[in-house]
Amino acid sequence: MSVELTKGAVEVSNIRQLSNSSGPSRFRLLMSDADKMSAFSFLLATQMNHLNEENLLQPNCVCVVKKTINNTLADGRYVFSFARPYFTISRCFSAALSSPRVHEKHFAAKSPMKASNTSPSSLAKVMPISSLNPYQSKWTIRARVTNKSSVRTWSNSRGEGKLFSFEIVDESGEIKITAFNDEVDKFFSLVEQGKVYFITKATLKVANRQYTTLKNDYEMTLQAHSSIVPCDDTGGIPAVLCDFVPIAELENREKDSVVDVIGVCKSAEDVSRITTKSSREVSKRALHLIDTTGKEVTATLWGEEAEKFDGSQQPVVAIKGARLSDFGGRSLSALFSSTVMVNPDLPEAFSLRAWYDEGGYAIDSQSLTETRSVGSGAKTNWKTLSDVKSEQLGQGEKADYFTCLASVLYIRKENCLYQACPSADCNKKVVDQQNGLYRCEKCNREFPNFKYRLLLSANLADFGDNQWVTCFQETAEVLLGHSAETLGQLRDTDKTAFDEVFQKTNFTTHIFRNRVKLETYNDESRVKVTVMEVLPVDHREYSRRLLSNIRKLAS
DNA sequence: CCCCCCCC
Repeated sequence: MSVELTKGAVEVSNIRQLSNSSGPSRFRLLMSDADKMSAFSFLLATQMNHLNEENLLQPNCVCVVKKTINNTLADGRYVFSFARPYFTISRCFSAALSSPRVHEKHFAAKSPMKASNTSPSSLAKVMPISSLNPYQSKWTIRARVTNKSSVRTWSNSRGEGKLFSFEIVDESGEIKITAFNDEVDKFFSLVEQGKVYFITKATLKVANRQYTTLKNDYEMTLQAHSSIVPCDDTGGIPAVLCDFVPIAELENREKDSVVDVIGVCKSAEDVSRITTKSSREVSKRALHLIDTTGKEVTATLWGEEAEKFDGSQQPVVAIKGARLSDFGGRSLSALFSSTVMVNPDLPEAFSLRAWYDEGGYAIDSQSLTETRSVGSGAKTNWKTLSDVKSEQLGQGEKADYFTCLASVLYIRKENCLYQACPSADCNKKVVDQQNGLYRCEKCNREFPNFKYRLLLSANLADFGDNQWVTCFQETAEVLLGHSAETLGQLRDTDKTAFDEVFQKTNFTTHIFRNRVKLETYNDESRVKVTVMEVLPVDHREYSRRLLSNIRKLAS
């Protein structure tokens, strides 16, 4: 009987200390494999005690136990994982081997070389995840943890408790595993992102398709008797694949898609507490991630992850499974199923670090997440011109405000300029006294001069409708690209040049921020639109908004 | 046995 132990773990179901003298500690352990289908005992000695060669099970069977021998589980058993050389297996009490075949099977899985040399009939196989179903309970799988959640509590009418979940993959597929209450205590620290484990005796149930994103009809729940045993990582199990999407590329991804991203955390906002719609309080922290595409995106972490995050050293942050939202154009939000990795041991992280430190930090980056709002802090009320009519904007008691992207169809240049009172805060039209003096009725004064002011009536159009609007001085100057004074001079001295200003303005496109209100004049009520601000079109932002609208329409 | 994925 040859048993080759490399790395792995066994569950210790019985322990007896054989010697308690001042010499090396020796223990007799009754161990069972993951299936508990066999049991065998070993003599253990601390590594400090160099063992006689003839007592060794075999020369290279160095098992490494991570936890100390005093690490007792709630149910009195011990779980050892072989990771560091605290203990060495020294001898096998072969009499205790009840089932050599199963015994061999267990370790064959850890040793591919050996497994391939063993006839299939003598090998009880580790099963592929894809073959699991609720009607077959005798199985062992070997899989890698891809996503591990933090511990979460719940409280509802059916009770309360805590849970954590993780996802695993093997070469055949993936499945979600959930641990509740006692199993959280038992397994939470054992299960590590990216590591490979033997798992057995968990309960399978039909997955609720509503909540699962994994390609598996079933999911697992850990039970008191379930076993998760770390094992070596010698091939066969796919690595945790992060399919990192360059930040610039997020712009083209579908809203609500789940993506892996990696970037340097250029800055992190302070953690803050928010109250959700369901009156729950939760911590959040926004990170500003940048990558070599020169684009930034805001990623929000939640809960404990938000509280513990330290962005002071501008770490590389990778998020596996973040949700892409269209807030502010494009932004990311960590999910409960996301794995947030700070300075992960990944080639992408190293190259990003180098890129950033060698100049990336200084580049003039653009964020996909536009949080600065247009206007006085209020969210921009984008409307098409037909929306303005169909939604009867401005028909209520108060004025409505809307912003539109529109082109100038026509400007009435007749009467677009008037002679106004020259005093600083009075823009009243003055009366030309025809004697070199101009009278302001409001100021009740005559002035030797006046100032030109603009009052434009313009017809704006977008793809679906048009609208007459009024631009006063400031907005008219922006629209025409000349000061009222210049235009006044031109009109009086160079009619052709004056006309040209209007020609050039026709069919130009701008963003117009408008006020719309029902105004009554001589018993006639009509909706009047006044332009508050004329802004250049940010085509990037505009395209993003169009895409977002399309997505909204599609969903 | 959860199933929340949040806020601007």
